[in-house]
Amino acid sequence: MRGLIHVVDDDASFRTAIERRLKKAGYEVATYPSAQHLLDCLPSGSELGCILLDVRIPGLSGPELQGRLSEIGSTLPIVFLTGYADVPTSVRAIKAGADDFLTKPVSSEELLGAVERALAHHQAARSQRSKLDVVRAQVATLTPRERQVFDLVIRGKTNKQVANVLGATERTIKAHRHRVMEKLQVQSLAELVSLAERAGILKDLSGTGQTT
Amino acid sequence: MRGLIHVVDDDASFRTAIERRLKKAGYEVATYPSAQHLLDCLPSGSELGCILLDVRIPGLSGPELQGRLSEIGSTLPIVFLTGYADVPTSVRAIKAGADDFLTKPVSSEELLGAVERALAHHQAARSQRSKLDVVRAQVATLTPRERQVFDLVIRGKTNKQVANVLGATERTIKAHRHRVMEKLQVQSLAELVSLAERAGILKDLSGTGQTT
DNA sequence: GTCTCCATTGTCCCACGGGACAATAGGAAA
DNA sequence: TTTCCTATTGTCCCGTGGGACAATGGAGAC
Repeated sequence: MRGLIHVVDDDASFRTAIERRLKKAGYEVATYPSAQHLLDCLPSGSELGCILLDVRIPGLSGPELQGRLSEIGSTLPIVFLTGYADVPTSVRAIKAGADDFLTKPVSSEELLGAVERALAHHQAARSQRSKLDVVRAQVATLTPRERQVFDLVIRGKTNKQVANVLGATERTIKAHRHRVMEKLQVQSLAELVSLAERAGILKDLSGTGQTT
Repeated sequence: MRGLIHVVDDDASFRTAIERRLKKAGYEVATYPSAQHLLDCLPSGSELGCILLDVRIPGLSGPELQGRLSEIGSTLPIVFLTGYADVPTSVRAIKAGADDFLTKPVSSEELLGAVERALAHHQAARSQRSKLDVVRAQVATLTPRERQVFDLVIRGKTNKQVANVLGATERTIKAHRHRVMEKLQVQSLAELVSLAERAGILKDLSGTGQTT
């Protein structure tokens, strides 16, 4: 799998060595002498890749960078690679979502295996997210009124019930509902509900029963 | 949070010491000198609890027990507690789903904090699972034919379409559909689809469009 | 001041979902 | 053998969803 590997390490000779090994394996590589350099240069974020991160680096530490990236919504998987490893640090890193935690010196087998797994994870997460984004974008095109109708319809309300709740005529709801189906490109109520369920709308339904 | 803590350690004096500390904190405790003893005695599995597990123990090792438990579908969270800790082992354990990885000697604060978190996780997972189980059980009461109808209906097929696919009259499908709604205790198609989506049915829909 | 978008409502008509009431037939269990 | 469950199909009728065709009024954009 091709991909851009971001290497963060303060040891210039180590960076060069790792870069050489990765490039030899067919990866693109970007190196950074500190966490701040990566934060400053971090380009797209949407491109397939992963971060190879040392723990002890001047300025922001590895785990601190991990937290920062998580805050700003980065989805680049992180593989720690450090010589100063202790159990609590590694456990915290993994629990915080790091993809792997390797120790120097690292065999090429270990390194490339971890990178490959991280890229695979990133790939899977990206495709998952892009599907969601498409749906969310469509939902975002709904007008406020349409969105209200949408919310009630996917909970099993009939046009009549929606009309009562929103204080409008059944005919009006029918019109909104029609536009909703159109904008979200679905042909049936079942599809509409599926879509809503997958987009994370419809978190919890308790009293959905219709009082027919 | 109350709960039953399963302590697995080959060191009898350590077991007793941990047991005392846990009981003092209000937990029920069961101790086992080996992984096999826990596997033999493991009672319900549905009761709220967690496992405190040493890594190096005679017979099955801690990680091996973790794998075994995972295979047999145990959902008890595992907190490792060991004196012989190394980074790779701890990383593997956490990635394999362990809740935490502590090192001896352990402070009461660390120990109780980890146990409490593990119990909270177990609690959350249990309630999540029990909801799913209810739904799955209901779906399991469907007859094969009803299940076929169910599968098609939640994908947005009309009675007519279902009838064509299954080679039956529209009226027949209507009857099956009625019983499906009855058995799954839903009043609307929307609820039926929601239920299916949450039960993990409806994994992937590609061509759901109706060819009306 | 038009133009566009949003919200609103109407009528006519048809297809689809669903309840009521009823019945036949085969297979499995008691 | 009798009984229960499952699968099957029918008719009648109504409520609801949805397409076609049409129109009004307000708000913000150009």
